[in-house]
Amino acid sequence: MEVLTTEQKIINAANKIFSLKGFAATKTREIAEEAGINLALLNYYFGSKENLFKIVVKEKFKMLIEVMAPILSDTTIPLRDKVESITNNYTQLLLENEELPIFVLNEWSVNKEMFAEITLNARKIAQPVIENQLKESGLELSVADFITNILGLIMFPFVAKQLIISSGLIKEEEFITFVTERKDKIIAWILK
Amino acid sequence: MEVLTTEQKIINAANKIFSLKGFAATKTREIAEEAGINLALLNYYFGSKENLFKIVVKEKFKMLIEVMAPILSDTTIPLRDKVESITNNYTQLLLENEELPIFVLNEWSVNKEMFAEITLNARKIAQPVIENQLKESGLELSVADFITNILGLIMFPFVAKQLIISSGLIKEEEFITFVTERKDKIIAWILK
DNA sequence: GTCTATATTGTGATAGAC
DNA sequence: GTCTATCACAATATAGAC
Repeated sequence: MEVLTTEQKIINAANKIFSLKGFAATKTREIAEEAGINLALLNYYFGSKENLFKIVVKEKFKMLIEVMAPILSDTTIPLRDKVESITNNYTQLLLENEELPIFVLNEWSVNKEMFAEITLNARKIAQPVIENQLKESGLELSVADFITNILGLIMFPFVAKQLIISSGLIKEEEFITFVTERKDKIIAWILK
Repeated sequence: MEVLTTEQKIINAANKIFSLKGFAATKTREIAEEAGINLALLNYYFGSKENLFKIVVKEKFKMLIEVMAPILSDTTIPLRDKVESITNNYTQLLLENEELPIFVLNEWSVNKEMFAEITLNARKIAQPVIENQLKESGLELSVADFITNILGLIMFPFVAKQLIISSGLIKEEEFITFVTERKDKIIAWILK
């Protein structure tokens, strides 16, 4: 039985509510209630709703980046294996955090200023490595297209989940099977 | 010089602000100001912020669906041509409404209840047609994967635009070229 | 560190004159 | 149909006791 600090309880609750509702629709009272703490403590620890939000978003964002960056920039991993492990890792991560991609992408587009400070030197390290590997494997694909296609094929089902389900293309209870079975196919689609 | 009715001015302003900020972050006063009308008129014409939002979202949503549905369900168009015209039409639509996909997909996932009434019999009509054409063309692809892949490959660059740009994968001013050049590639990727 | 109570400002909505 | 003025309350934030 783990004992959480008040600070951690607030972070956990904020994580949940912000992800579910977005920044503007989330009330600090709701976070306090979810965390089982007094509203005043939220401001005592984090100063403001906006500051708490930034912390949560950065954490979520880090989750997304950390799946890709180290794998992509590793020169010893063959391209095929990179696609495979990114696909597997992301699918797993997203199944455990279904609201993660739409939350991050939306808040990013609505709230550009907040993300200005988050920079990606990850890309700078990975780009030449991938460029090389794409050339070697004979795939006529730019790095931008390669990344966009992998992420798009993996993440889009989660981003568009409600659309896919209410259209009846697949049923709610089939969703896990749907994205799980896509994993192997994605590797084939990307690598032709 | 076109003269707009007050009602239309409000719709246009609401379209713009809601798309930019989402439902919760949008203030009715801001819509009124953007429309150049009095705040009270917003409620006079539309009753409530929520009702106005529903109208806007349904309109946006219709834009997205109308691009696909008639093409997909047409039995006389070969699969190859369907992919081509959907790719072209969507890319054009999204270039003119860059915020459209993230807005619709996010509001849909955050605000499921609001969309409950919007049903898709479009899918019911298109599904058997596409299923048949996929089989005939020898592509081992389910309808769900086919739709998900087309939409993902076309829409994801717009959904993840901020991520792609701040990573430095492509520059802001290269974005139009990037998605335009993807059009031809997408046809090849989908049809193997 | 944690609480109660309250200050202060938003913000959606409406009453009622014109 | 359109405006001004205002209500009613929701929500962030803080002061100050314990």
